[in-house]
Amino acid sequence: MHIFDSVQKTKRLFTPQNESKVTLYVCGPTVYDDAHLGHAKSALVFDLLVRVLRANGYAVTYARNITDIDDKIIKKAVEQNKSIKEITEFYTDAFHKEMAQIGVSRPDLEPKATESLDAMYMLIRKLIDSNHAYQTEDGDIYFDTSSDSQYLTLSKRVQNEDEKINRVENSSHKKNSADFALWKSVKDGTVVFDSPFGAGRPGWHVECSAMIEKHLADKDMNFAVDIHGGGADLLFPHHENEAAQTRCGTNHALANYWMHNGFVNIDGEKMSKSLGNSFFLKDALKVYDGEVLRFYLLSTHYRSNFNFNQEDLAASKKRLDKIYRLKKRLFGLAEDRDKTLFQEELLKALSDDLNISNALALIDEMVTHANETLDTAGKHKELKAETLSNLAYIEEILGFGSKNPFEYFQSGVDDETKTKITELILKRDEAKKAKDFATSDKIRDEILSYGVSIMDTPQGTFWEKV
RNA sequence: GGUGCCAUCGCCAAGUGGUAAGGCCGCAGCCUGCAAAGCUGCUAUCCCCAGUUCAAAUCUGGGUGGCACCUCCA
Repeated sequence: MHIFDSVQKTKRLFTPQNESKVTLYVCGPTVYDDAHLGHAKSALVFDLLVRVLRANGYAVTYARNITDIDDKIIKKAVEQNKSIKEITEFYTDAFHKEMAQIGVSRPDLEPKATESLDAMYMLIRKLIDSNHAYQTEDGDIYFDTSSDSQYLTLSKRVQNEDEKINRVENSSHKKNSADFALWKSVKDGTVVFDSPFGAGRPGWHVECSAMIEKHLADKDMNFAVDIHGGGADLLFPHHENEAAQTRCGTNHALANYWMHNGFVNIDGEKMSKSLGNSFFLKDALKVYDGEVLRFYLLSTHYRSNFNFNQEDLAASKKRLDKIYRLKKRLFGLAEDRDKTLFQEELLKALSDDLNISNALALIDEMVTHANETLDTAGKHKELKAETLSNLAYIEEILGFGSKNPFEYFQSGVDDETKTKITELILKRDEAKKAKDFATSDKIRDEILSYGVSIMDTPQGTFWEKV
C-alpha cells in the first residue's frame, strides 16, 4: 500500500509501526451546525481508506473525534436558549444519521472533547512543566512556539514579519505572535470547566492531541499514530499546533503519515462558513440518493479539489446505475467465494494512494464484459457466480451496490404509484401479446408520465425511476 | 505580500520518461414490433515558448491562466 504523505509531499510505501496493526486518527466535526458536503467528502475519503487498509489485511483502529467544546457551540446555545448538551447531542445525532445515509461506517472510536478533559489537563501540565507553555496574568495558557525548534516544519510555513507585528499588538500578553491558546480563562460565566489552572475552556488544538494520547496512542512507539488525516485546511494551523503539542508534551511525534483531503466547491465557488454558501448534506439528501452522493463525492481523487455540480452528479448516477443493472440481472443467484483477478486488480488500484479513477475504470470494464457475455447465448454459470462475487467485493471495499437493486431504482416512489405502474405494465403486456402496439405505446406513454422508464427483458418488463 | 498546488477530448478524469485509461455527451450499427436497457465501432498528442534526452503529457527554465493556505473552517 502506498500513501501520499502531505507533509513530506511524496508518495510513500505504507509501513505501520506495529506489524499488522494500524492506528488512524481523523479530525471530525465541531458539532454546532449541520454537516455540509465537505464534511461528507472527508468522512467518505477516510471511510474508503479504512476499507482499503482492512482489505490489505491490516487490523485498523480508526478514531474520529467529536469536538463538543467550542466557542461557536456556546454561542449557538446562548442564541437558542438551549444547553450545550442539547446542541451538541442534536448535531452529533444528525451527523451520524446523515453519514449512515451515504454509507460511511462508524469509526471504532469516537472520542468527545468533554470526555477527554483529564487528558488535556495532563498534557497542558506537562507542557508547562517542560517550559513549553506559560500562563499569563489573566489566566490564559499559551503554547510557547519559540520553545519548539521544529515549529512550522509540518506546514513548512515561513512566518511573515508584518503579520508578527500586527498580532503582537492585538494580544500583548503573548510572548510570540504565533503562540496559541491551550487554555482560555473565561470570565463571562457561560460555560467553564474547573481545571487545575483555573476556570475556563481548552483551546481547540489541544483537544485533538490529548484525545489521541488518551484513546489511541501507543506510548512506546515513535509516533502516536500511524496516520493522521483531515481536511486540507487543517494542515495549518491546526495540525501544526497539534504536532507541536504532542512533540513537546509526550515522548513521541504525532503521526508517521499525514493525509489531507481536498475541498468541495459549489459551482466553482469555495464553500465556507464565512461566505455562507454551505451546501448542507441534509439538503442534498432530500434531492439525491445517499449512495449516488457517495459515488459522486468519491469519484474524484481525494486530494483534488472537488467541484460539485448537477451535470457531473448525473454522470455519476449513470455509472452507479450500471452496477445496479448488472446486479439486477443476476439477482437471486449464488455467488462464488474465490478471489478473482478483477478483485486483485481493484485492490491494487485502490492501494495506490486510493486511485479511484483506475478503480472505477476497472469496474466499468468488468461490468461491460459481464454484460457482453450474458448477452450471448449460454448459461455462463461460472461467470455469473464470479460476477456476483465481484459485485460483493465492490460493495465491501467501496460501499457501492449495497441495496436491493429493484429498490434502488424505485426509491422515492410511493406505494400507490408503484401499484398503479404495475397495473399499467400488466395492461400493456396484454396489448403487446395481442400485437396491439398502438394501445401498448399509449400505455407506455402513460407510465412514462409517472417519471419512470420501462424496459422489456426476457424476464418480463421492469421499470426504473428516471 | 509570503508559501504551496494545478493546467490532459464538449464535460468529469487516470496516466510523472517509452509513444494518450475510464465515464458522461455525441455519431453509426446490432438487438427490439418500436423504445428502453445492453452490446459493438468512431471521436484528443496533453495551456504557450525554449531546453535536456535516442525518446517528454510526463524532467528543467521562462511565460500565461486557475486555485488553495497564511483568520473559524472538512
